[in-house]
Amino acid sequence: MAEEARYRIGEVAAAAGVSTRTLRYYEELGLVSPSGYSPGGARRYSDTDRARVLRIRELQELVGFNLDEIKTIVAAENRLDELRTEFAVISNVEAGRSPQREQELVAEAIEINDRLREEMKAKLSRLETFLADLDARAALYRRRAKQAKR
Amino acid sequence: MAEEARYRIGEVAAAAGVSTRTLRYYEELGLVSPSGYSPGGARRYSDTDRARVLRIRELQELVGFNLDEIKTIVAAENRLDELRTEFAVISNVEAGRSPQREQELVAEAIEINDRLREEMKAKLSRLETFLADLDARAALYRRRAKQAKR
DNA sequence: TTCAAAGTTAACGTTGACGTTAGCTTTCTA
DNA sequence: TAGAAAGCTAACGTCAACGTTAACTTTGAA
Repeated sequence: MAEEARYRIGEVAAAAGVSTRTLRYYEELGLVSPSGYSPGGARRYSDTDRARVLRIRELQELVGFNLDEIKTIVAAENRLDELRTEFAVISNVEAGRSPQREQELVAEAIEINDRLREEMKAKLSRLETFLADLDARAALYRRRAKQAKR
Repeated sequence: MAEEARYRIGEVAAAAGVSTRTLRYYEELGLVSPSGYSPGGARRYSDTDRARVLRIRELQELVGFNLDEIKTIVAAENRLDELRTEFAVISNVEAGRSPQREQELVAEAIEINDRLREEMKAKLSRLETFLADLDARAALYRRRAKQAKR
């Protein structure tokens, strides 16, 4: 049961806060492609596609990765998603065909995920320190403001 | 008592993990300038200069600001530092000359600092959510790995 | 004192991440 | 069923943040 691809490129772009050009650029780089097309050849995105775009933006904006690093991450996730879809289509027993491939992909996903988590933890603690410094600075400034007022 | 400017550009660059070109570029943009020069005209950075470079890198790499945004922040901080230095040089009473200027600068610093703190808090909580998602994903993958092994 | 290493200015080059424009086609809504 | 709005491809443009090169000078250890 293929998920229906109903969003137009402009809708997904608006939802993600980017331009349509950006989505075509992501596609060019192999980051996300629409899972369908209209009869006339216009891109149609599914909910999964849309979610992937949002994830890319999160990795880019919040985490600060470049599109190349992001590609590594989402590529692994996408391969895993595809495998899951396959499993859903052909029967579970029939799917037993490639248990090794699944193990490989899951192992890969775990590795990438773990690396990412470590980086995020590190970044988080650095950010906490940074915020604490800001708070200290804030207190300092306010003392100085009081001092200056007299 | 002016702080001595002893670091060569290469040393500061190494400490900050950037190239010397980058430091000259920052200078070109008005972000940080060495507070001294050798007799022959070579840049000499003080500890304060060095700290400013490190702060710029932190704002850039950790927080994700661009050099223009960073300039706004460090410019305000630097103005305040200069004022403090002035106060240290001319006597505290004599310094009473411009209490209004100090109040303005401190108010400005407080405003910028507060904005920055709010942004950081928001970013921090988004990052926490992101990390929680990663953790959930990790658990999921590990369950799936176990499943696949049987 | 020498001389390799480091620094200087000035200018042009590069790269990632899109923006913009042109010319044409599809979609949708009134 | 018009026609404005949205999409399509292809190609060139832009901008920040440096990298690189050239031609020359200063520094500092041997």
